[in-house]
Amino acid sequence: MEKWPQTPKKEKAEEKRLPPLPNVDEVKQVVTRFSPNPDCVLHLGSARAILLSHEYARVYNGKFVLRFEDTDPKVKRPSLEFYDYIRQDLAWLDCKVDEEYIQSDRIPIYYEYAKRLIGDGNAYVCTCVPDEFREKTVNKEPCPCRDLSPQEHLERWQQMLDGGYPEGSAVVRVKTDLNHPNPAVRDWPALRVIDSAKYPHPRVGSKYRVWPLYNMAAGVDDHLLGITYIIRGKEHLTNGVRQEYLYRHLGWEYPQAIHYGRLKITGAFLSKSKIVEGVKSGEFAGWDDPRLATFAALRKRGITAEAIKKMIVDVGPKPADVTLSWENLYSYNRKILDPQCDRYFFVADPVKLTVKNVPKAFDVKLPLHPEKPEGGVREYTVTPTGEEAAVSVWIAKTDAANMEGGKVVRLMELFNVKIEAASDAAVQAVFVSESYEDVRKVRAQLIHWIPVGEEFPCSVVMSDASSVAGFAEGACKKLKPDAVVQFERFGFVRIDAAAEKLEAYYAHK
RNA sequence: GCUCCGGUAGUAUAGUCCGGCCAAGUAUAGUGGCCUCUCGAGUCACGGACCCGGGUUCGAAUCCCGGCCGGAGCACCA
Repeated sequence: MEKWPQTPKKEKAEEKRLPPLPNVDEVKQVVTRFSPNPDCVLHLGSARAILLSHEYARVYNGKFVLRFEDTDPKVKRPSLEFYDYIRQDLAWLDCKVDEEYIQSDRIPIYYEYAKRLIGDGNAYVCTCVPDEFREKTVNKEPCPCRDLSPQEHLERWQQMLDGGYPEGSAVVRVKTDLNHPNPAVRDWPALRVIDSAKYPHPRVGSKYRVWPLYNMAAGVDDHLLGITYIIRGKEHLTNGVRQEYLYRHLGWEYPQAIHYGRLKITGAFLSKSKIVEGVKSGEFAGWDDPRLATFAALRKRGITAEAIKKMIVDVGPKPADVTLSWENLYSYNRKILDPQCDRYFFVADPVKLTVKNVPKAFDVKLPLHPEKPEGGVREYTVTPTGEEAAVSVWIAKTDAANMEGGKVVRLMELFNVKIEAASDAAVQAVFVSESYEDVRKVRAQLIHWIPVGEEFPCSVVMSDASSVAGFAEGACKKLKPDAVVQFERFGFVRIDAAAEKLEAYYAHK
């Protein structure tokens, strides 16, 4: 150990890393898991769970497990479509799944442990009505079922499995300390009866009447699957306490748990029920409606998985709640997009600008990327026609609105013009000069343009789901879906479709 | 009500465990300059924070006590 390390000054641009996992030397291998209920698509609210779990597994050369927690066919009923959506989202996030499990395939395993717990007197079948049970435990008193013999409870258990108890009339409880200061942990419910004919499970149908609750299923699985680090939201804090009783009964050692705070993003609602409701009612166009913070929507808008990951790693696993702003995400994304995206002109709400007295034809070469001159160009020729030697180009309505007689503006990379007359419908101008230097010192406005005849219809869906119609330049005809480009002076967009016309989704400035 | 967890600039984060290098670093957002044939990027500068009150100490963002504020759990949900 160096007593006086020559601590160098902190490097400024140092990449932020995750804090080290506690007690890593005590485990053979780091195994983490992400365990969603497939009752909705994934959204930014799950990003911490996914990316932290996956990232820690990678950093320590461990394993990352995906486990579908689909043990509630009634209240939070899973739906078949979401299993695959979730797999796709993880793949998109570049989170490779080393092992996958589905709890609805593992019901007999939970039964086995339930039986063992009951037989050992560590769990019991409670037939009390919930209110009466609650009344007892709040006062630290056992319910009438608790002290019956294990033998009797085994018989009740068999009856539960055989259909002898209708839904709601019996529940298996794991024994805890009735004096535990937190009433919420006292003799928690582990398995319950669900009318499987009425509420068939989307995967296994009506095969099971008895379903494990979260703490039973997750608790058993975390041990059986060798999970060494549970990384989950702090709303699970008391579940950890509850599960420790289960582990003690079974002679297991509870994994290490890291509880992070809730992640929100300003203005976005990250409530699964609202998302599902809104999509089903048609309020949202789909799971990828740009107003949603689902991964599907972010992907559609050209937000990169890399940006999301970087942001989550920067935020880290601390237990404080965080409310991120979209600007923050955009900034991460912009850093990734800016160096790699080609530039094109997109004219929103086009207005025709006619320039007179153009002395000659101009061949223009517009670089695809300002910092990469070798990266290629878009080429256009503008040729004056008619007695007035006129050239017509499309410009954005917002630019046209800024024009007034006498004002000099530069059509980027083309030439300078002086405005003669401007209205919402058309702008008249006259050629002034070609050189950029001429107008640079007077700081003339630089505007983008598309030659009339070179336009390609394009609509951009904005982040509030509104749509902006306009023209993209002709070179955009060769763009393929999924390309992310920057429409200069407009923002980054992801091309969603490119056939008769271009359809794009707006990412951010 | 009971139990638990948090609180550093607009937002997020570093530092808190092991008090001094923190008159608090970084990112983003804001403002201004430079640069640039994008209102983009880059670059330089500026403004901006330790929830409050006591205590311990030569010294507290960091330790102790009290308070305030925020969040979560208290489901036969996950």
